[in-house]
Amino acid sequence: MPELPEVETIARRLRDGGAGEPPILGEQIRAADLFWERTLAEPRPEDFRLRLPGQRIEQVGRRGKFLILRLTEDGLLIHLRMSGDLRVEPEAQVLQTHDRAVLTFDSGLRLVFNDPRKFGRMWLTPDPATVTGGLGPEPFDEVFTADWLAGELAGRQRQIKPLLLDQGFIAGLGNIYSDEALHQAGIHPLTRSDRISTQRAAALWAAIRAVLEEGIRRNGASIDWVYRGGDFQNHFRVYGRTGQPCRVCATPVERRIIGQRSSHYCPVCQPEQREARLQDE
DNA sequence: CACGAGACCTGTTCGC
DNA sequence: TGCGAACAGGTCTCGT
Repeated sequence: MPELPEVETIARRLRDGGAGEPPILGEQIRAADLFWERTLAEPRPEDFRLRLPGQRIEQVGRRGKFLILRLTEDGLLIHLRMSGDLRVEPEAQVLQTHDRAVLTFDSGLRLVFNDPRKFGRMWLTPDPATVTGGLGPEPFDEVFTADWLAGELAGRQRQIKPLLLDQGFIAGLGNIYSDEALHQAGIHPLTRSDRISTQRAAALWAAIRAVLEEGIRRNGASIDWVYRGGDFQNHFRVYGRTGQPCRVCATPVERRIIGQRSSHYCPVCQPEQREARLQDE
């Protein structure tokens, strides 16, 4: 489900409260429950239930699409994958159908991890870097520059769309924001990374930051019944707009499967092999 | 190294 | 109305 802007929105809500929910920063855990054991990547379920009580939530952060709760002794990392969601509510509430894990606090509040498709994962570890160590740079980190991006693109021969989805390359982009960024930068999703000019790599760098910033500003995207509160879905340029007019040139948006994922693009604004042709001429 | 297929899961929507 | 196919914001592993 969520990509960087949605996870960032959730992190801020957990930290500061919002959308009708109180913050959980500073809460002390009284009990930890797990209803679907595969939701826990590590450690073993017994250790999860034994180690959490007594720990306090001292920081709420994000790295890529990982939500990171810094606890007294451990870090709790949560990845929502396709259908995960988090709720903060009074412990007296009735649990819902796909609730997979619950942290109950001394205050009487609880944090619930709901995940219909069961793809989501949690890690409880003293060293979160062991989980996030393979991630590429944060899009808003100073090390992520246009020059860095141009150099990395030139150093590989990958289709640009799957490359943007590779979390080891850049952390946080998913199917929505990579389609949106490629459209804004005028790059066809199948373009080989080393055929992208330095100038257009700079445009892609700017587009990545721009679409992520807009996503965060709009509190993420809310599609179907999953995830709530966001507004970015009403401003998609190409994602999910197959057959509808491109907002720039009115050409119908096309869709095709690239790297097992659907890609949405404008065939006019994002011509296939554009950079290759420029180089050949 | 790059890429495709299949797996992991449940729910909704679409076409006949 | 029924029923199977296609599809969904993600990531991992395996084979070529």
